[in-house]
Amino acid sequence: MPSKPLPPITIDAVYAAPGYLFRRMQQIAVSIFIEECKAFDLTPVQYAALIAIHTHPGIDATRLSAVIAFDRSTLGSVIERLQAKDFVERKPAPEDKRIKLLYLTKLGAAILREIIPAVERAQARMLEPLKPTERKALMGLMAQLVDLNNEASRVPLRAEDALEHLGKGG
Amino acid sequence: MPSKPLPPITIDAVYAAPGYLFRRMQQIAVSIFIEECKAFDLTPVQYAALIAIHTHPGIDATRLSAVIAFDRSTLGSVIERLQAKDFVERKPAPEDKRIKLLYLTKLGAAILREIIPAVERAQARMLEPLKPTERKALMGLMAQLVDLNNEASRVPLRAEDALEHLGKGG
DNA sequence: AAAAGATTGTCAGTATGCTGTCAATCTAGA
DNA sequence: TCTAGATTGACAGCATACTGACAATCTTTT
Repeated sequence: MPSKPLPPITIDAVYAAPGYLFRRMQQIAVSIFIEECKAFDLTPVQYAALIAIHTHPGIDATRLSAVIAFDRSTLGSVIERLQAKDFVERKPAPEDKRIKLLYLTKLGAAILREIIPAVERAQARMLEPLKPTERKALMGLMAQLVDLNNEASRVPLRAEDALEHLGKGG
Repeated sequence: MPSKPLPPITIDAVYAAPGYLFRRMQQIAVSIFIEECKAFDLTPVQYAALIAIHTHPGIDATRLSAVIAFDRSTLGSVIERLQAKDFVERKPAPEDKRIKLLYLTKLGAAILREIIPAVERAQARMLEPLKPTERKALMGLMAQLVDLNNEASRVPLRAEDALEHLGKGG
């Protein structure tokens, strides 16, 4: 009985692999986002942070990192940059000296309103090459896969759990 | 005639957005890859580089960056790390003093053979939560989307063009 | 052959993204 | 209460990713 042949070691196998396609698509998505939003000088991550702070004013950095599935260590520098641009401010929490609460500044809220159309354009452009039916199918499968794989990457808290203490979460 | 209402500014809109799902899935994919391949201490990008050099021995860094859709600037340090691990060696090109040709070392080729099963496991795990039909559908749509969006992110050369001078490309 | 232009690898600079560690602080248990 | 454990934000260190610049070198044009 012959042993099962090894798959050929070839770059073409990489091109069809899920990991390659996810990496490449992420690359493309960021590139399109930056292009559409270049007038605002905001990265995708900074945008996500602004939205999350807008949705949950007074959130702290640890919970924010859970809400946008973003590494806690890196988030510090992201917030610093948003602070430097005067989009975000941090206030000490009265009942816990370790925590700094995050709020949008007036400028941050204004930028958020203005950037939304550009972000919508970027999101649309990412899927533009597909037919409408295919777009829906892809987004459905991606949402499902991300949700079911949520535990696979180290995110300290599930978003819902992270928000329990903030009163209502959504 | 009332104007079309703005979409609500809310983190939930982000969760359903293509850009967020692509970023999150890439995060998950890398995490799974690292976990399955931790015995080999190879990152996804380093793995892709090894495969590409194996497929195209004597490739130079610029063409390699096109083949794996990888930024040319970053590639230098990736190769350095592969060289430090003695997986790759660089030889000067006799006919062009600017170019350094890339080859796998014996060790690099051996590692590549050994790591393949772990990589296969990783790739399988990424899609595991989906049903077989859904996996095929998702990979089909992703391959299509990445292909049609190829120009959207700055890759200096298309892979096929990059390989013309190397004789046969695949 | 000389000038103009393109290519190659490298570097500086910025921004994620991750692991691991740490001091300050808060909380729960003995 | 006192202390063991957990949490928070900060940091160090590594590895992508990208822009833009540069000297060395090669190619094309004149």
